[in-house]
Amino acid sequence: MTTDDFSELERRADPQAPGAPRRNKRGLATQQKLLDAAEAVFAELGYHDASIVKITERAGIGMGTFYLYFDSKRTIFEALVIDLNRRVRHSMAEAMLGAANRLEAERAGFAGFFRFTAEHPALYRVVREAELVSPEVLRLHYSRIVEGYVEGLRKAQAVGEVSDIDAEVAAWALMGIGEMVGARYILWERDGDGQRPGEIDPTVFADVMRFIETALAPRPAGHEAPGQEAAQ
Amino acid sequence: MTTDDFSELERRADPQAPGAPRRNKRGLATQQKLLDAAEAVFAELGYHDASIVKITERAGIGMGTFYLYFDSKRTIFEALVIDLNRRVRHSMAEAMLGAANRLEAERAGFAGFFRFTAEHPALYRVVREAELVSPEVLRLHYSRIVEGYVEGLRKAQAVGEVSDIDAEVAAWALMGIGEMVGARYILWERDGDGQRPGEIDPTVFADVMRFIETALAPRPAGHEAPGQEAAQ
Amino acid sequence: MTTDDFSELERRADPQAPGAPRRNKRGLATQQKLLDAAEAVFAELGYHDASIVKITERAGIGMGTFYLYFDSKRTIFEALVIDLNRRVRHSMAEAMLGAANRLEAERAGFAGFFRFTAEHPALYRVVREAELVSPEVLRLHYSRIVEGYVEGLRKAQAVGEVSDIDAEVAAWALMGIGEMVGARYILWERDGDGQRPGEIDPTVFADVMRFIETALAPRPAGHEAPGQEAAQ
Amino acid sequence: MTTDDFSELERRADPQAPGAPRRNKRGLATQQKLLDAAEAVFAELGYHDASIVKITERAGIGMGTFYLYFDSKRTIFEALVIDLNRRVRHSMAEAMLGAANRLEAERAGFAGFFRFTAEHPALYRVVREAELVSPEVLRLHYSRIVEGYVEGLRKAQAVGEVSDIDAEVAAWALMGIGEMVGARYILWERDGDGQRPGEIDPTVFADVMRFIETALAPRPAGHEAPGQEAAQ
DNA sequence: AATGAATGAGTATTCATTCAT
DNA sequence: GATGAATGAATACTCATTCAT
Repeated sequence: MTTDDFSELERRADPQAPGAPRRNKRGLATQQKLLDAAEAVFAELGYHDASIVKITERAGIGMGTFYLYFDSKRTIFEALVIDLNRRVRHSMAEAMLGAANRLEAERAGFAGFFRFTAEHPALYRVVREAELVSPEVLRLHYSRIVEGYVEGLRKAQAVGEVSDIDAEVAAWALMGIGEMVGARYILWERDGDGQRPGEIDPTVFADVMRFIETALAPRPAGHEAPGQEAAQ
Repeated sequence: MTTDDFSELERRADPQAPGAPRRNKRGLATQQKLLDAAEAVFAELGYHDASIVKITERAGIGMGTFYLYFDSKRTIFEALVIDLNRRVRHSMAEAMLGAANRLEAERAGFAGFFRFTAEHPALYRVVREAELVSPEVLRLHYSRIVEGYVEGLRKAQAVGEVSDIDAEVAAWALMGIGEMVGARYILWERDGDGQRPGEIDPTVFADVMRFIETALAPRPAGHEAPGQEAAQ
Repeated sequence: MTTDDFSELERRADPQAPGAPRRNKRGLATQQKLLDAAEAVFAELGYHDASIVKITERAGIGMGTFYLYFDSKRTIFEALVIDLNRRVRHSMAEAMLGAANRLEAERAGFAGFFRFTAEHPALYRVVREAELVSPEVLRLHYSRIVEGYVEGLRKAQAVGEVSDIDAEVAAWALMGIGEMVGARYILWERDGDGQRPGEIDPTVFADVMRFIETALAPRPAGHEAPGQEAAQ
Repeated sequence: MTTDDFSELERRADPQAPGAPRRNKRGLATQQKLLDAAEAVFAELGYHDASIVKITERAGIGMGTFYLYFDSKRTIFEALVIDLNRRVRHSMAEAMLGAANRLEAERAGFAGFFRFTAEHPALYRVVREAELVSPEVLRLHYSRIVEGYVEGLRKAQAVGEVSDIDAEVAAWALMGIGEMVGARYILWERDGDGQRPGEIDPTVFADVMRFIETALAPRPAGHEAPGQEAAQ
């Protein structure tokens, strides 16, 4: 399973974890300002070129104050990844509410993911660099999303809406598609002019979904998926 | 198309480009030693923690010598990405030689990609960080591989071995699957003990190929791919 | 005129310029320690062999602190030239206070200049090298002093104490004499034994002043300066 | 006196000194190419930014060849100063040939000096930096020229063409005037547009000569130089 | 709680000089 | 004699982190 042990990581990054200093309203606001600033600065400059001063300046607070809220540059980076991860999953889950079936849910989930990608380019950039800065938090990020996919796929398989493919492998494949397509067709699309990336092209979205849905579609009776016999 | 203009980038990184100093046998050996050392050091430490001294020490040459062969740290990084890209594509192409049909070719190509991933973990790590260090070379890397996929898909479509899905979008999806699955099931698998990652688990490989082949399979007559009508 | 535009240069080098960080008492002391150390180190080693570490060590502060006060090695060099220039002009002006006439003022001014040269050998050495490091600040230095001479000469001409020679050309000539004589008879005199250079030899001083005063003396009626007719 | 001991210095810098490797015609040509290149490069970049490679490239010879002709960067610098010094003195001496009297000779000498300054900006720049690079060669340069002045002044004094001022002090004053005026009115004049500096403005030249000639003029009988009595 | 002055470890890059060819 | 590849010492500058206020 992908549960691994991320608890220590999450505790360190969670400002409200037991043991963490209790903040009042103002303190919480400062913390949020720091996370927001970090999102912007890390996205723009990357982990190494981002500096604590730049983050605190952007947050409009004093440099020393930073260390009242985060232990280190790496800590706020991890907290940011975890925060973005929470939000992207929320965005996907929300989009999927009320989907009538797996097919609709799939579409809605990907749409939610792409929308978040467009609105928060930091997610992609920060996750990219996470491999080097904090491999653990990177794995946490992907694992959390994959867990959601797996759960959805398993439920759909139970009611025959998805083929009997290994749910976990399929989930990682979906994760890969989502990230690569998001990068290629949303983030890089307008990169040249420095504009904020916009929505994904609807035709591309349709093609991607067709690819995915075909891959997952339950095999019509009497039709074997290609390569089935050889592989297993 | 994905042709973009990478020529300037390639010229700068190509030690044999016209205009670059002509090397004799020994010079070429030194250059290769540097690239090999860079592969190891960048993979182990990442771009920022890698230092020129560490690279030259590993290459067994003097520090100043580095600058006789590469203009800067960034230049050797780009050269390394381009070199790895060339080799991974070679590895894939070689594996595909003699494939009887698209299906076999697909399998062989992915197998080649996964084998290279296992043998050269640097590829993944270096490409990850490239997003921040040199976005251009990152795009070059992905684009080059995608071009290969697109060409293969188009040929297969022409003979009815692959559905009429948009070849380019499908190619980016394949790229995403390959990278994510390679990371998850090859590189992270043995990460804890620092061992050199091994082969991909055959079962996982079979599942991945099934996923891909189903997605690309030509639709049996009379069967519409799901979601087709709505999307287009 | 020699007014040129040195304002930008002076603003950059002026630690109290508007826009520069406001320093408290301690900060100002640190800044002064840096300038003093720079004076000593630049004078001893020259611009290129002086290093930031040597300067900060001499100032008794941490290396990084340097960059809180000056943007770069070149900046502190320029600030030092401007500071020394201010002080040498102050030294000259002070000496000239209470001079009864141009003749006395001239003597006093040169005496002030020579005294400063003896007490601050850095002035000469730093100015010498400035030609290569920052030509602008070199011109500023000379121009500022020359401006003072010009003003004095013009006033003296108005009351008939100085001949009608072009004040500006005469001023540059005086500048040249002062610098060369100061170097030759003060700085080089004891150079061998590394001792701090002392006062100028009174006889030499008398000869120099006689040279200058003769050159500037108003022509007695009926006597043409030699070469007058031919040249103009 | 100003004889000091420059013999060792001259021997080291003199490529034809006994003990130096005997050169054939080709070797001498290479040596001259190096000196010419050094003049250009040092003048343009200053001692520190000039590099051996730049000099040898400009001379059109291989880098290693440099060390067959000069022991070090400093050595060629000193040789260059000595060479320029020889040439500027030659230029002055030549100009003075056939001067009818001290006055004419003085004019001619300064004209020769200014002409050389305009044609060889390297002289000024190289001499400026020499203070830091090789104080000995700097003193040699000035001393040699001053010796010439002293000799001339003494001869003129003997025939009553120059006042009884101390010849040596006067000579250093003249040296200072020549250098400062040359810098100000020749080299800096066109500095902005990077053009090769031209001739000195004839009016300025006339003013300078009037200043000098007045300073040196024999006192008309019955007229004491101002400040004479007080000073001595 | 908030601040920001002070610190010094860490690193890319240059270049005079050597020496094998 | 001529060459130029190889070397490594030397240095300006950045920035995460501490701590006195």
